[in-house]
Amino acid sequence: MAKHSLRTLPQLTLHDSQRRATLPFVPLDPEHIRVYYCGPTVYDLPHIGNLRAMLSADVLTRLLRTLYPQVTFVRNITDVDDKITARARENGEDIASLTTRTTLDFQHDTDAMGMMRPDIEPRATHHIGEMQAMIARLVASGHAYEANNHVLFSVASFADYGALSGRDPEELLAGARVEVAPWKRDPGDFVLWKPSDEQQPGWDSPWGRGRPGWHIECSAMSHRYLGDSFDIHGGGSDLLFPHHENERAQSLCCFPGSQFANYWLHNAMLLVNGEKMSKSLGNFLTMRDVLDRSPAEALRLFFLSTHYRSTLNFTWSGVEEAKKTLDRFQRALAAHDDLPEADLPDDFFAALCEDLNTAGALATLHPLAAAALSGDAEAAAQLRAAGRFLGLLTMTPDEWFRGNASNGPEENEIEALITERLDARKARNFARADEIRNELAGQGVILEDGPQGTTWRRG
RNA sequence: GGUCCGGUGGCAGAAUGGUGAUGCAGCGGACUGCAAAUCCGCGUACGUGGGUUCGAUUCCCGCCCGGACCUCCA
Repeated sequence: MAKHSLRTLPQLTLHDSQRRATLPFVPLDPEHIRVYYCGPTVYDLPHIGNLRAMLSADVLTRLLRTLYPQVTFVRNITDVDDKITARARENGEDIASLTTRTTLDFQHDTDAMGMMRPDIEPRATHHIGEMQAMIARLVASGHAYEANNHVLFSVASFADYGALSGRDPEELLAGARVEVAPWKRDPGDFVLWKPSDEQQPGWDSPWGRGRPGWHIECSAMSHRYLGDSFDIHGGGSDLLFPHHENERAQSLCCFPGSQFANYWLHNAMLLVNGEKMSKSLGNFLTMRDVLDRSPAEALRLFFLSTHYRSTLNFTWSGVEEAKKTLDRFQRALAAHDDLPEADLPDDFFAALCEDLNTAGALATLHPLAAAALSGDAEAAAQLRAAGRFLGLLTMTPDEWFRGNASNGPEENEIEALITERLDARKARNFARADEIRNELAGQGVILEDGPQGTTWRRG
């Protein structure tokens, strides 16, 4: 990956949800940056809402890797969850086969989107021992208690509870939508361990056969791979409360004196056609639904054209616009042969360093494209370097414009028709020439007559 | 009901206490047999009412609108 030259390295700023401010990023250890993101619960195909958090993490870690010598990026896979149990039952398959399949689906789709894999991708079910050890510590230190075969975290035992999400524990009761289990000491207490019946996945434990609560896995896995305190913890804004608040409470109580995550990053949610994505509204889109209709890079560019902390409204016209932008960028690259490697442009890199302002960074590419089209090879090289940094423009122009021939005419067919059309044009038989062009257009092939002859591309 | 986030031109979307990026679409022109692509030019915005200020889109308050979250299940 292209490195930015060190001469004008800008200060990276990040918006920290806990401090509610965009702040200079100060690493705990500049020699080794440690990042944790909450990954998917594997029970279905990943959808385009999932994609957003993955993409934020991808941009962040790419940027960190250019700024610091070592980055460890951990993103978990949640493979024990009651949604998984329920889905496996519906499907009539066993849990392991469901989670194995959907984990592979997730990896396949994120690979297709050009995401860099995390350095470590731990699974919850492989870390039950670490979770139990943490729970035991919390019980021993009085931060957790057993009740009705559950182990619950005692919110009252942690004075700072609510600081991350900005909630007052006293007010958590008001308006609560759910009935409070009678065995809780405090209505805000949450489950660390819960009993499993015969049908449910379970592990032996000091508290009986059971399974972990939702939040403990991330505390256990981040601790195992990143230690007591690490730099950045990220995820969707829907996880801020209760998930991240609870993770933080558990971890800080389990490891007194630690900081847990130093910066909390949360990406905003995704809408589809202006509405929340849901199966009942019929606007639920998996990554595959989109990738069937659009190049992965177009989806990627579309997502990157909105800041990660702003709500993103998915529309097909937005993806098509992104595709057109990439067409133009590729034309700009196609105007040059043998492009050299280039540094990332300063203004592009500076925008990314301002809390991952991908939209601002992308805006700097348009003047480069214009310059490249008018003959500036250095601009073309910079355009390509910047695009590739964001996982774009990874194909050659030829692959971009002429690849993906799954259901179009063959190349030799096209070439033959172009030759025939050339003869027709020479004979000034424009009716036949236009007929050929229209026929190909109907099959998704666009002809362009230029000074150097006729070229073609797939639309 | 509570907490938090946001409301920028037809659309998408940045920055910014003082000539308001960028892209798409649109319009006019060049080029072309006609297109496409490319190039040149043009237009339109800061939800609303107050306040602070010499000056606010940018800061503060109210209101309206949209969104997220408000926890063992979902």
